[in-house]
Amino acid sequence: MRGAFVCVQPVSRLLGSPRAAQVARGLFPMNEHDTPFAELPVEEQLFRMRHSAAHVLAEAVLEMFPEAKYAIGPPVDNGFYYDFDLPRPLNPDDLVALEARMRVSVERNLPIRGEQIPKAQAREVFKDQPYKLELIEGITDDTVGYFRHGEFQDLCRGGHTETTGQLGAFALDRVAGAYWRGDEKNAMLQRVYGLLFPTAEALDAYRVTREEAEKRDHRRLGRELDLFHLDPISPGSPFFHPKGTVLYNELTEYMRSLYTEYGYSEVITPQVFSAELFKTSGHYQNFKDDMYMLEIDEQEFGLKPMNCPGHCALFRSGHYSYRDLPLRFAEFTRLHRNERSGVLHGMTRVRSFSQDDSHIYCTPDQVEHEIRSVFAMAKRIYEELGLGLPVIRLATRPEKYAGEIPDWDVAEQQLGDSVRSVGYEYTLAPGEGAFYGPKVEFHFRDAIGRSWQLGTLQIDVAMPTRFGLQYTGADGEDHTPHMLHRAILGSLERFIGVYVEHTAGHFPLWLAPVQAVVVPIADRHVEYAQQVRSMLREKGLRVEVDDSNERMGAKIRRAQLQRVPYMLVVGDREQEAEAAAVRDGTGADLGAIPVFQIIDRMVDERDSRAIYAGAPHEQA
RNA sequence: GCCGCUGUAGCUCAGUGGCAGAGCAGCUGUUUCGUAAACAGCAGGUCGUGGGUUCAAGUCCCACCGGCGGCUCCA
Repeated sequence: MRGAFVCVQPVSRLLGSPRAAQVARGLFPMNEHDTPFAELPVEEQLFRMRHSAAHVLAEAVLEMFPEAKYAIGPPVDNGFYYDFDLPRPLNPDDLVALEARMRVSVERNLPIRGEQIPKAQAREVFKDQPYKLELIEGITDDTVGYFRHGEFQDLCRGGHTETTGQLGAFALDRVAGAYWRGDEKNAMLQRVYGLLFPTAEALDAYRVTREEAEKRDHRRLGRELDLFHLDPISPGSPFFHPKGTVLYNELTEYMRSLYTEYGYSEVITPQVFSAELFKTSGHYQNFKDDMYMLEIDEQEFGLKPMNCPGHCALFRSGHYSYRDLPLRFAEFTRLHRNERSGVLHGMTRVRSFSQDDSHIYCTPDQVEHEIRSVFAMAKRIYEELGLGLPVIRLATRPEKYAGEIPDWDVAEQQLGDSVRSVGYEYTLAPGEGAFYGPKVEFHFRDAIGRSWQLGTLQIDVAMPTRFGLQYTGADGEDHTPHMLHRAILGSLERFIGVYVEHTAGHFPLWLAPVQAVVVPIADRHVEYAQQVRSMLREKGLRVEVDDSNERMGAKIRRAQLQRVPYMLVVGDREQEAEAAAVRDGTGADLGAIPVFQIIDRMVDERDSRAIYAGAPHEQA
């Protein structure tokens, strides 16, 4: 009955919420004020407050700019937004004025009323509003939802408070650009974002949380912890400092150790390939503009933007039988993509990166087992790194695809079944698959809640055929192998970025760039401190001595701020007892411990890859 | 790539057309200290880059480059 799905929400913002299910099922009664607002579930109340606030914002904007064209304005997970086509850009002062105008509407406590009206009537009401007219034409029903309060009227499917006085605590946050209907071929509108929470306290709490999250921003911590930096001399290409390189190498070694266990074979393929390779794979046709292309001896070459074509070329160079399969090629070499300037973001979206990448070639009846093995490996790795559960998406066949539809259908089914079989849930991302096959995506959030894809598992329904890959089956005939793509950390760069924010820089001991700092109390203890350092270094522990001309308190503070897991304080008493006074990264004083026991403890903690357990002990 | 904002010392920032500043970090010296910041001094700048307006530009205008927040994209 309700076709007027006008206040469209981006799917990503709705994932998992009960409201999402309601919206999907179209369960909105038009007579939505049957149940008193105060008796609605809290989540429904908040949704309605945010939705109504969007209307009140649009009312204020139309008052400030009578010629404004308004588009859509849904609630989102921290408030609401509304998109406008305006005669000039909005500035921060405008937001102040708009917010004040919104509060007038709240003060007036106007009733918000909705009804279904015939399309013809709606066309008349919104005759000067091209975006609304376009929306009306997209609605298949004979009637559309129409809401109003005071002088303001909007095309809307509903979900509102009873009056404008029920909005809770809100504040206009920022203005940003957004394409009409999310299509970059369309006009760029101005999107005004607002924050909205049930109470002023909740709004303040949200702001405090956001400020705290900024302290964990990997771009900030990367500098403060001396891990990496980005330089305009090569935009989007990180410089890994010595400490960041330790992280990078430890993560790589961790994956290598698992490769031995899970039967992967590491390979190294070229950085530069003839364009012919990418034409065969299909990447040239799909991504040429985002590749670094070179002309050498009048021939076209390109820096590899991914490893799959190279691995297919490697497979093709060999003569494999079914007895050799599954063949799991793994590679860590660097990849380059000329990403559009606007998408670069710290370490999480870069132009130069490395993946824990692998391509698995197998027989048809091995596919299921290989998929499960990848899931098991991913689950284990995320657990061992203390990341918790990923949000999983299943991305299906896009408009531009290679291969045959029946193969796509089978592959999508296989991936979906396998996610469920390991007890994970997923959300569907229709049309978001790779051009060569459907993909499962493993997403994790950064400090301010942005979701990033780390791992992925993809079934390739195109490349083995395009490359003419063959193996000899038990029947003596040639067969085309099945092919999986997978990465678990994803790009090392993005992983490190997200992981820095997840841990706030408190890495597990095995990843900590400096695992202990020895703090001599006075100059006369420096020599002993160096002995302690030597003893730990003999066991491969990364240890420094802070022999700077500072008081002990300052050295402790510096080590704490650098997130060093252990501080080993040595003075007369410790030197006498061949011990050190141990303080851990949480700030806890573990007392004097003999050096050999400290070594045992640290080696155990390192080799077991224990995750950092302590609550971060932060100071401003 | 698009919309908006932004760029002053290593970092955080002040400087609203008239002599480029502060704190922290750094360096030097003094201090030799018991669990989150000792004290003093010194040094540090083509105000992102290039044009323009002006007697005079860090400040106003234009372009480009980088960054930030979104949008789009993400093999």
